Amino acid sequence: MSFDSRAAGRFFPASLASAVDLQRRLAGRVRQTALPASPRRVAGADLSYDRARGRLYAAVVVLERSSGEVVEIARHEGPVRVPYVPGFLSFREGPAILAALDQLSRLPDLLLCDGQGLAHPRRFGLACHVGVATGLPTVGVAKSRLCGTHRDPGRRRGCRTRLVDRGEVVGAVLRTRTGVRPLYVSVGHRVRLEDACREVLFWARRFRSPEPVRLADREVAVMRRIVAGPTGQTG
DNA sequence: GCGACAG
DNA sequence: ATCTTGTCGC
Repeated sequence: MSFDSRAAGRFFPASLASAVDLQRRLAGRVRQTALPASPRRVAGADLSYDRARGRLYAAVVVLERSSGEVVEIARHEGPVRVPYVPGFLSFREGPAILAALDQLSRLPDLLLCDGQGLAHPRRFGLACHVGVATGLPTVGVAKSRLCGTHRDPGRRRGCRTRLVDRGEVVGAVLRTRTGVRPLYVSVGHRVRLEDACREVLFWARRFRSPEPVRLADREVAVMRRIVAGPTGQTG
């Protein structure tokens, strides 16, 4: 596929221009179709970096809708191959997420990604890239804004406003908890913005982030801690 | 030229 | 993301 770690590794910093071309080309493959009313297995993906070791840790945690229980966890550890450049996050994180997904015994019905989807300068954020590369329905859930402007949503849980960039509605600014900073939700692939907000609200009750993403975040933190050792020493 | 800028 | 102590607010 047009998304393998070796290719990504050779991408930077040589040709941001070709990365832009790739994003523009693949953006045409994003589909905004209706998601089933109640996707059963929903996963969250997240990463953590160890600057000192130059390593990256990725985890995908799959939850079952009816019980809310974790049904499977997939992990991946590898070297950091690409620097973080705003607008090109997927080249850095995407390959690791795909590697983790490969470890799953069964793919989820929906994947929540920690980052933007269509709420991206070229409408091809991390969630879109992972969605198009895998064919899975994906949603972008970011904790801060990459592009676009918006009004502040009401302070109550469930309140939302439109995120608009160059005249297009590219996402929603959604309050998942009363009085807490809102999340930036956008379409990744094979979902509509409506579905995306519905799912994020469903999975984010006690905390700001939806449970699958929150657990993936916790998982990569554990992975780092284990590698670092109980004392946190390098040797 | 001056900011803005997912993780 | 990660580095980091104390500190402000409910």
